[in-house]
Amino acid sequence: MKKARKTPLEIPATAPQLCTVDLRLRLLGGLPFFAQLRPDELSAVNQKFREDGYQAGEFIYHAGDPAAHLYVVAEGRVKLFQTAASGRSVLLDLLTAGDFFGSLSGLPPTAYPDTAQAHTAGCILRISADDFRQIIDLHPPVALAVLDTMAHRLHAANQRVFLLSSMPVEQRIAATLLRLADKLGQPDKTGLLIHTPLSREDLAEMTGSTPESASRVVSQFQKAGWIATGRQWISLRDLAALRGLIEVS
Amino acid sequence: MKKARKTPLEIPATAPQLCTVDLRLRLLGGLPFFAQLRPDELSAVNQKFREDGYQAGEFIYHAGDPAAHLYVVAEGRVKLFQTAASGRSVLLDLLTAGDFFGSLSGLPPTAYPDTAQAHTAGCILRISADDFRQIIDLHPPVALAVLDTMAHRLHAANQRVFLLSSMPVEQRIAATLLRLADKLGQPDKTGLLIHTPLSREDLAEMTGSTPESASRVVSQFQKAGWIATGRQWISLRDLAALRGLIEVS
DNA sequence: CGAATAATTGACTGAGATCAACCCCCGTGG
DNA sequence: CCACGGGGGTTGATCTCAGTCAATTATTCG
Repeated sequence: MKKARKTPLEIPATAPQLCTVDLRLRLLGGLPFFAQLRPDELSAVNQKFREDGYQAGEFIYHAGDPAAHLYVVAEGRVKLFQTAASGRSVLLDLLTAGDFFGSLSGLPPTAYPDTAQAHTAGCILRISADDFRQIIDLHPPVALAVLDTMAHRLHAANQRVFLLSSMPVEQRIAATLLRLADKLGQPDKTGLLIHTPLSREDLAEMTGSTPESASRVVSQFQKAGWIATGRQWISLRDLAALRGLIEVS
Repeated sequence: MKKARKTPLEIPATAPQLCTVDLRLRLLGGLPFFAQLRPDELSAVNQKFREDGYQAGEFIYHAGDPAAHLYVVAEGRVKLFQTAASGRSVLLDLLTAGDFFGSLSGLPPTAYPDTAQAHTAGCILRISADDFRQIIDLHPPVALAVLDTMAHRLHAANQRVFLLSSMPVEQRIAATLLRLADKLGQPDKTGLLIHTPLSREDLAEMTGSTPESASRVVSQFQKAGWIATGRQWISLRDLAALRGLIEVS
């Protein structure tokens, strides 16, 4: 049997990661909370940021470290997670370019509640928590925008509590895939393509389950023709079916 | 057998609920995010609020209603919850005097994601989302304080995701009781007293469990002498033991 | 005092975790 | 170029926690 090339990925080649100045300005200007700043203000804000490159798997900070910085993902993927004493860990969020994380609240003696790790190679901008608070102080619209983002995340977290409390694994995974697609998905010939390395274990840690269960559910979805998966991607082929699963409940 | 009076409650009598003007000003001034306002500013803010009395069980808003107001609990308890199509509901938060809820984020065409219900009789202050945004716009420190609160809540929600994902019912209930005590508990001869009507069903909805399981776990804790419960209260007698349960995991 | 509601307790069951074997893919070095 | 080794993925068998169903007892309220 002839083996067809079947990955839908277009640009497997990834250049060595470093933020270009151009990228920085475009990125910061594109953030919802700096969108309203004038160019000169934006440039002043830009001065306050430092940048760092990360290898896949590198830690950005650990739970318990003093919370001194606010970070913005410029390129790559970052995961936030928490680890139980039992060794089991829970993936709290998977961040992509434009997302911020780290210390927002800044009542001084604070520690990061979770651990941040580069999930792929990438580049991250960093600002001190104090500097960021000053920016907010100077620009009320920024505060409002940040508030909106926080409200949105709080809602997402509550949604997850809801899923974990009241739905079986199958539906939690469907919901998680839809959420990921919503965040990271790119339209494709046959569906929404999620281009990120996502192991069964990652999926399990996102849904409060185990790699084995995640594998079973994913296989089942594949057999039904709802999704297709490969080495660094998952494609959702039948959004309606997946949505149906979680609606009916 | 002589029946001793064994409730630790001091003030079982509750007066008919209506906010006194005095209460309003003390309350608003005491809120972390208005603490930094000058008296005249505070009084102006106070003008913007309206007050409503609620009976236990009354709904303040339903999930899906257009999100027009921000609320602050003045007196009594309010619960926020979400209901699944299956009928199962999840208690997202139990609020007490000084807590706010409702619409913060204000990108206009929004709906409340959850339902708010008076859990006890009480009094609630209300301000339009627009007015609140104006206050934030005028007073950056308020924005920072609100941000802190939001960050704190986001962390609490993530903590709950963590519990639901990685701990058995027994430990989730222990953790929930500790969290409640932290928020609502008053020191007592023999421990921390949580004075609130908390049915087994409420507890189940807070922990992603069932009334039966909640009952079993509570009995077990009682037999161990770690807690004591009664009509409108739960008292935590052995915080160390409860904490131990969740630490070791 | 009796009806209604909440809590408790027990027996049964099932979703999913765990344990374990196996396979498939991919990179590496002979 | 192929054999090897290893990590992730898959699949199956078993077991357990806790959800469900049901009966009983305790409480509250009219």
